[in-house]
Amino acid sequence: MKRDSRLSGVLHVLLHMAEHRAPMTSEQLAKAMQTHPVVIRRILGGLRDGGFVHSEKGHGGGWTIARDLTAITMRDVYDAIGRPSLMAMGNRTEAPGCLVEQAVNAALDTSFQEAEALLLARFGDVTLAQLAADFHARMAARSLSPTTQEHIHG
Amino acid sequence: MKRDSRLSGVLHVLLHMAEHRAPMTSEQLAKAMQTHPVVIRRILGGLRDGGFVHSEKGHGGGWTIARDLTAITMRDVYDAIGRPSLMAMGNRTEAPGCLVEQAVNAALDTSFQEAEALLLARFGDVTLAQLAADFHARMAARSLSPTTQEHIHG
DNA sequence: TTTCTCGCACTATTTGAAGTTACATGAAAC
DNA sequence: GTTTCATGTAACTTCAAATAGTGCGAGAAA
Repeated sequence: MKRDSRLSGVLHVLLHMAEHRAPMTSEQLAKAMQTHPVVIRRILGGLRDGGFVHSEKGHGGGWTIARDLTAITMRDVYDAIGRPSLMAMGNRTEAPGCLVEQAVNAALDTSFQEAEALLLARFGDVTLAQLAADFHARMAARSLSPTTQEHIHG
Repeated sequence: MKRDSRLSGVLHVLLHMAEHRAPMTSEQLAKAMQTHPVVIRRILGGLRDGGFVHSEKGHGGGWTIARDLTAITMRDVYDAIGRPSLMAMGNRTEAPGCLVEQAVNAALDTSFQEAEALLLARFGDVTLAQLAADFHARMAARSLSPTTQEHIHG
């Protein structure tokens, strides 16, 4: 089963934006993410509606982060992209008449719900500021002159 | 993201087999699962290799459960079908050069690993015998004459 | 008024699971 | 032994969902 990488992608984009002071265009972000500008606009669209980022048209326009990084958790981002399902598995039939299947579904659902709850709680614990700090730590570890290092792909 | 229903499907098949004393053919099971016999053979193939079910060719052949239901957990079944990924989300790039992405991956991985561990532990707690008991309880709840009830689909 | 940028509807492509066919293998019935 | 029933497995074919891409409209700055 193929895994959804949207959450990973959005977080990545947000941190790149955070490193930039000026607005970044969809095209710049697309280059960093090795994808298409429209894809960037799509995933950032949800975040704009949630008030986490701001977009501006025309010359000098682009995307900026609208809140302090300490005020955005991974959970917020997850919610903003539409709460895609976290579990890769589901039930064969959602409302089965077969009692055997009902028993199976009940057992699986219990486990999945527990795991989802744990995951969401963990997401709520991590802010973008923490991720940015981790990034800076990695930067410092890689080189003693981080300002001359390239953190954009390629 | 579409969810994998193989685990749900296999458990369903196994419980139907358990209700039957005699071997069940792929065709019978396929009818109960509303699918194709070859699909049944495919999903049961892994369980056969794991020693959980036995298959016999020719007249009177078919599939039987090879162990006591108390000795098979959902975790065993999960392992037998090849441990498909449990989480619907993954990282955009597995071994990124981008330090931003490394920081994101690290944070997500931690959460996902915790959730997976919890899920697997829960799977290990549930035996097929428990699922069968739950099924019988549902059967009793639906009707006072369970032996005349049809538990097969349709 | 030209250029740059996002917004959005629409189309195209890719991908992976599920379904299907075909045929070989083995076991019991007759 | 030959027929029938059943699994084993390797293709091949759909089919649906996710993603990528195109085209054009709208708004803002140069």
